[in-house]
Formats: sequence, structure tokens, C-alpha cells
Amino acid sequence: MTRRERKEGITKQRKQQIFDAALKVFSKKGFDQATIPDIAQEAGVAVGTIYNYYQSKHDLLLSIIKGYIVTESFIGLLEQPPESSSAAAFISSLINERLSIGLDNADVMQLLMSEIQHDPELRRQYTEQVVVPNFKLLEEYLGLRIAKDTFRLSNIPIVVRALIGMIIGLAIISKIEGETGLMRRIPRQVLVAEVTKLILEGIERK
Amino acid sequence: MTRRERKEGITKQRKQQIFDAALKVFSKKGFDQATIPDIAQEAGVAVGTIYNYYQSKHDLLLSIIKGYIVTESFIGLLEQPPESSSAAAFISSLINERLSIGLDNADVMQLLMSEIQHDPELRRQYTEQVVVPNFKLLEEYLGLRIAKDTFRLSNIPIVVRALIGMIIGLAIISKIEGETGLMRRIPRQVLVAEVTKLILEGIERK
Amino acid sequence: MTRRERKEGITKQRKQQIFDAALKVFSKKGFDQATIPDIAQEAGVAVGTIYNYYQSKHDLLLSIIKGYIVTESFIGLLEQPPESSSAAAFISSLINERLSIGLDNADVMQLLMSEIQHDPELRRQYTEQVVVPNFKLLEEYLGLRIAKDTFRLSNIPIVVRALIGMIIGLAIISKIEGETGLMRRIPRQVLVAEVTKLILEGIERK
Amino acid sequence: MTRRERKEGITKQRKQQIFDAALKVFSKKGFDQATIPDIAQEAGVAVGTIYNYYQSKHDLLLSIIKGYIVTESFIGLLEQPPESSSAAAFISSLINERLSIGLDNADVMQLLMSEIQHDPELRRQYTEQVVVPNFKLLEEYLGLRIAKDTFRLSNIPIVVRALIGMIIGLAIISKIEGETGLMRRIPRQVLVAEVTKLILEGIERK
DNA sequence: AATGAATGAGCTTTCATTCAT
DNA sequence: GATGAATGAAAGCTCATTCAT
Repeated sequence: MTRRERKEGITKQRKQQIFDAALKVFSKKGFDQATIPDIAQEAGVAVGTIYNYYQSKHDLLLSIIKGYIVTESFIGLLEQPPESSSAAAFISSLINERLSIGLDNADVMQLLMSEIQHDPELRRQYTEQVVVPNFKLLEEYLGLRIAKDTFRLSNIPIVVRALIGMIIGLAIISKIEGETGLMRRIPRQVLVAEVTKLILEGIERK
Repeated sequence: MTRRERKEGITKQRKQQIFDAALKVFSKKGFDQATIPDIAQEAGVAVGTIYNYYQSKHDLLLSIIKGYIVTESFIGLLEQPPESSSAAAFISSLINERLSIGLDNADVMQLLMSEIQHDPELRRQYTEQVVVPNFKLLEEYLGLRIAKDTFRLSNIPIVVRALIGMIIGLAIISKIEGETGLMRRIPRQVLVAEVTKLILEGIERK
Repeated sequence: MTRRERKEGITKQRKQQIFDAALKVFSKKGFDQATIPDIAQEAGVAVGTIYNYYQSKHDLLLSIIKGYIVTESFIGLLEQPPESSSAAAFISSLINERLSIGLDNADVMQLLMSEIQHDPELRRQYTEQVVVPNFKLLEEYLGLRIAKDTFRLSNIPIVVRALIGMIIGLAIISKIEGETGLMRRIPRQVLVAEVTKLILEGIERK
Repeated sequence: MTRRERKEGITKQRKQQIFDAALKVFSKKGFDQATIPDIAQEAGVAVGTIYNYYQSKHDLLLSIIKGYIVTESFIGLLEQPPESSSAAAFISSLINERLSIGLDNADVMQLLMSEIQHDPELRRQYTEQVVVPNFKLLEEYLGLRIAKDTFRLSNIPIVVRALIGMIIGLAIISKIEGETGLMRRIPRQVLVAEVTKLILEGIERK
């Protein structure tokens, strides 16, 4: 390893260190209540050091949120459903994957939801890069399944929003209930199985 | 009306005036970005006047959130389902009422969700007064229906959370999509009907 | 005097108090070295109070400089020379008036000259509002006198710049030499008389 | 050349490199607005390197200003007028040389004038080493010429200050008017000739 | 009870300076 | 000698809160 490489490694590590600290503090206190000294202390660096890696507090927020957006978005695009898989399997894997992301990143999601309200540019980005394409993808898929006679006829855009909304809401409830709440105690696969069944079959007895 | 009563009436009215202004400004800008001068201007009073009615900015926030909690909670308790009504009708009216509250108060809900994270005491209150009793109520009701063979057997706590989560998530999506988004353009009863059907029947063709 | 009038009087007085303190501190330390706490202390108010009267430190600078620019400019426009007065009398009164302004406001002038270099907008304003019109006025006047055979033929723009430059330079020298320097010890009218004679007759013996 | 000599040569060169960069950046942005990273980049060295050659930012400023003072002063002392040359020729060469220095170094001069106000020690040095000796020299010379009946009788100290002041003022006006201003478009010799004539003969028709 | 000017603690950000490499 | 990341003091500015009127 050359000296340059080692240096770059340290730099990257230091940036990550600050990123992690910011994520933690933002999650705990919210963006406005979090202070740069808070983050510096959490990261174990001086205040000024943060500004060697991020242009501003807002930049730090963006880099956290954008990382999350990209994750959300790319995975969404990658998982284009193979024609072969059954409808139930697709819904199940969709819920599994999405719900996991939501539950595991509840902190960032909460942060995102909160900041999106007051930052129009952020909202535009999130809408364009995440909401619209993901909704579109799902709508197309559901349309296909209806055409194939697998799903019943319904107002697709509403169903898509209800489905995604349910996942978002579950993540939020999980966060409100906290570490000891039901959502964290139930095995992930049980949760996914039950929610999948709800979406596919509803609660009514046939 | 005695002089004392008239005075109290004016006082109450003035307090309401400030409350409304604070609700509006907090909803629009979020707690931290909202300033007392903002609220004073919106209420049409001087900055100092606000402190004659509320002890602090935080006190103002609490009174708004508590008001919302009470509303949510009381309505939840009042609407105990008559044994007579059909399962479908109950679910439909539940979704209708809850979703309406969520959509119409998306701003306050957002505020609540955000502040709950950073104020443990607030979270405790919300959990105890709203989350737990409402979840319990629904769980009991669903259990009853299952016993009556109207609903299929399922993991009740998860279904309850999925149902409530869906409503929360729909309110959030509605807020993200904004004024011109789909959620605001669809007639409320269409929305409710479709979501109700989804919950009752699922999306799979029988 | 009504209560409102008294209040406005106090407000005006407070603003002046801050203005004076800022002028003093800026003059002594220069714009960048002067701090808001410096000015606050000099004015005998709290830091925050300054921001109740001026939007920013830069705004405070502008208000000082603009006051000076207006003074310089308006007087220049008002003193349009009557056709009747003799050339010598005009030059004498011009030097008298201008030099007095320069000497009495050497601090602000110094400040202006310094900040003009780094603030293009300020430079544009100063050039448009002071330099160009004043130079033009003088050029026209000198042209008139040449046509009337009172002044010898010369490159008018250069003469104008040399004349104004001399006044500026004298003010600067006065400031460098300080309180005990020659420029402050000589009676103003002697100074004016000598400079006037220099401009009119030169130093060569005829 | 020994190794030691070569090393010292490199050292000297590096110091000059930093000096030049600092001069450039200070001139452009002013002392306070200029940053050490600015200067380092302009010099093509690292920030830390600057501190191997200069103790502080202020030290760098001093070394620049002192260099300029020495230049101004030495040239002033060196050009002692030969008795032989005519009065007109002396005044002309004085204006030519001084005005050229002023115009070509307007940036440094500006810097000097600005910093002199806030640094008493610097002012003392400048006064003692530049102002006093140069004024004295000129005063003596003018006195001589008056005695020789070449110049008319006048208040010599004032005339000296007016003459030097004119040169300073012209440099400043040149800077205010900027690249496209009149002062930069007129050929240097025309400027010098006109100013010389003004000083010698004045503007009045004889 | 209503007012709003005054306050100053506390925020984000900058940058001269240091020092381990 | 050269480097540039780390540092933290100190700046400009905001705004919740107070209190004399």
C-alpha cells in the first residue's frame, strides 16, 4: 500500500466517521435540534474538522438523505420482476424487501419525511427520483397482472399508494413503539408473511 | 353576562387566536423553523402577548399536540362499534373516519410524528393515551369478528398495525404528492371505497 | 408630544447612537477588523440591539458610506457656479468647500476608498453618483472658462482629475500626519488660499 | 557553487515566490479578505510551507509593506537633483517618476494606506522613513529654487503636500476609474506633461 | 392586559496556525 | 523542508424571552 493510498483510506474513514455521527445525532434530535458541536463530539473530532469534509450542516443532511434515496431508488429499479414468478411471490418479495428497508432505516426515513416538508428542492428530487418511478413501476406491474386475470380489477393508483403507504406506516409504528414494541419482537418473516397475505386476500372470510 | 364572564370570554378568544396561529405556522414551517414573531404576526398580536397566554414556545407546541392527541383518542373511544353493524360497514366507516382525520390533519400529524421522536415524555403520553388503547380496541373487535366467523384467522396485532399504518402512510403520501397529487384529486368516497375493498378482499382474484 | 412621537424620537436616537459608534469603530479599525461586539460596546447596547436597527454589518457600512456619498454629491450639484463670479473666486470656493469636506470626513473617505476596491456594487454607485457627475460638471465649467479666455488651453479631463486628486491626496496626507501634523495646524483659510493660488498660477515665477 | 549556496538560493527563491503571491492576493482582496490558503494556491505551495518562511499572516503583510516603503524611500533619496538641471526638468522628472510609481503600484499603495490607519507602529515607520525625509527633501529643493528666483514665493510645506497629494490622488482616481477609465487610456507622457505644466504654470491665462 | 425594544446565549461557519508524517 | 488535515477561537447573526411602559 502506498502512502497515498493509506492517506485516502484515512480520509474516507474520517468522512464515514462524521457521516455516522451526523446520522446518529440527526436521528436522535432532528436536524434543527442537532448542533455541529453535538456531531463533532459524537464523531470525536473538532468542529472545524467537519467542515473539511462537508460544506455545511445542510450538505451533511443532504449526503445522508441522498444516500438513502439512491438505495431506495436503485434497488427499486433493479428488482424488475421476472415474468415467470408468481404474483404472490412477487408481492411477497416486494413487501419483504421494502419493509426491511423501511424498518432498518426508520431513522433516516423519519428524517427524510420531516425535512422534505421544508425543503422544496429535496421534495422535488425525492418525488422525481423515488416516488414517481417506483409508483409507475408498481402500477405497470399490477396492470399486467390484472390483464393476466391474476388480480381483480381495481383502481390501480390507489392500490399502489395503499400498499406503499402501509409499508411506510409500519416503519413509523415500529419506531413509535420503540425497541420493546411488538414490531421488533415479531420475526421478520412472520411479519412479511402476514402482511403479504393481507394484501393478497384481505381480511374477509371467503 | 357579568363583567368577569365577558373578560374570560375575551381571554379565551385571544388564547384561541394564538393557538390557531401557532398551529398554522408550526404546520407550515415546522417547530424549529417557526419563530415567535411569525406566530405573533399570524395571530395579529404582539410578541409579548403570546407569553401572557403560554409559558414558552415549547408549551405552545405541547398544547397543540395534546389537543390533537385528545381529539384522536376521544373519537377513537366514542365510535365503539354497535354489535349490529356489518363487518364491512365497520371497516368502511373506520377507514373513512380515520383516513379523513389523517388527510385533513396531515400537517399536525407530521408535526406530532416529528416531535414525538425527540421528546420521550411526549412519546410516552402518545403511546399510552392513543396508540395502546386504539390498538387494543381494534384488536378486540377483530378478535370478535374472527370468533363470529366473519373474518379469516390471522395474526391480529399485525393486521391492526398494517391497517393503521396504511392510513398513516396514505396521509404522508398525500402530503408528499402535494396539492396537485393524485390523492387530493380523487373523490374522498372513491378513495375510501377502494381502500376498504382492498382490506376486506385483498388484490387476488378469487 | 404624544407617546408615539416620543417613542419615535428614542428610536431615531438609538439608531444614531449605533451609527456613530459604527463610524468610530470602522474608522479606527477598518471594516473587517471592527467587530459587532466592538460596535455594541462603543454604542453601549447589546449585540442583538444593533440588528434591530440594521440588517447586517455590511448594511451598517453602507448606511455610513451612502450618507457620505449623498453629502458629497448633493452639495456638488447645488453649487452650480453663477456665471457672474470670477474664475478665481469659483476655484477658491470649490477648493474651500471640497477640501473642507475631505478634511472633515477623512475617516469616512478613507473607509470609502478602502471598501470601494472590494465591493463592485459600491464602486458602481460611487462612480455613477459622485465621480462621473462631478467630473462632468467641472469639465464643463473649465471648458467654459477657456472659451471665455480666462483659463489657458489645456487637457481638461486631466486638469479636473489633478485638481480633485489633489484634494483627495491632501485629505489623506492630513490623516497620515495625524492630529499634530502640519495640515491640522495651519489655519484652514491659509491652506485654501495657498492651494488656490497654486492651481491658478502654478509655482513658476512669471 | 557549494551545496549550501545552492540551498540558500532555492530558499530565497521560494520565499520570493510566496512574497509575490501574497502581494498579488493582498492587492486584489485586501489584507483581511485574503486567506492563507489563497496565497498558498497562488504561490503553488502548501499552506504549511508559508509558515516556514514567514511567522504569520501579519508578518507577510509587514514584509510587503516594508519592501514598498524601502523602494519609495530609497528612490526618493537616490534621485537627489543635480544642481544643473532646470526647475521645469526637475519637476517634470519628479512627477514622471513618482506618478509612475503611484500608478503602477496603486494596489500596494492602497494596501499601505489602509493598513497604516490601524497599525500605529507601521504609521510611525512610514512617517519617519518616507513622509518626513521626502517632504524635507522637496521643501529644501523648493526653498532653493525660490532663493534662486526661479519659483515664486509661497508657503513651501503646503505646496509640497499639494504636489505629493496630487500624485497620490491621481493614483487613487486611476484605480477607481478602473481599467477602462480615462487615466489608463491617456499615454503616460501626455499625462505627465499636462500635470507638470499645471504645477508650473497653473490654469490661469497670463 | 398588551406592547415591542432590548437582551445575550448559542448557533453555524471561517481560517490562522500547528504538527505528525 | 514540504505537506495539508486537524484544530478551536472568534466571528456574524438569530430569536426565545423579558420587562418597562
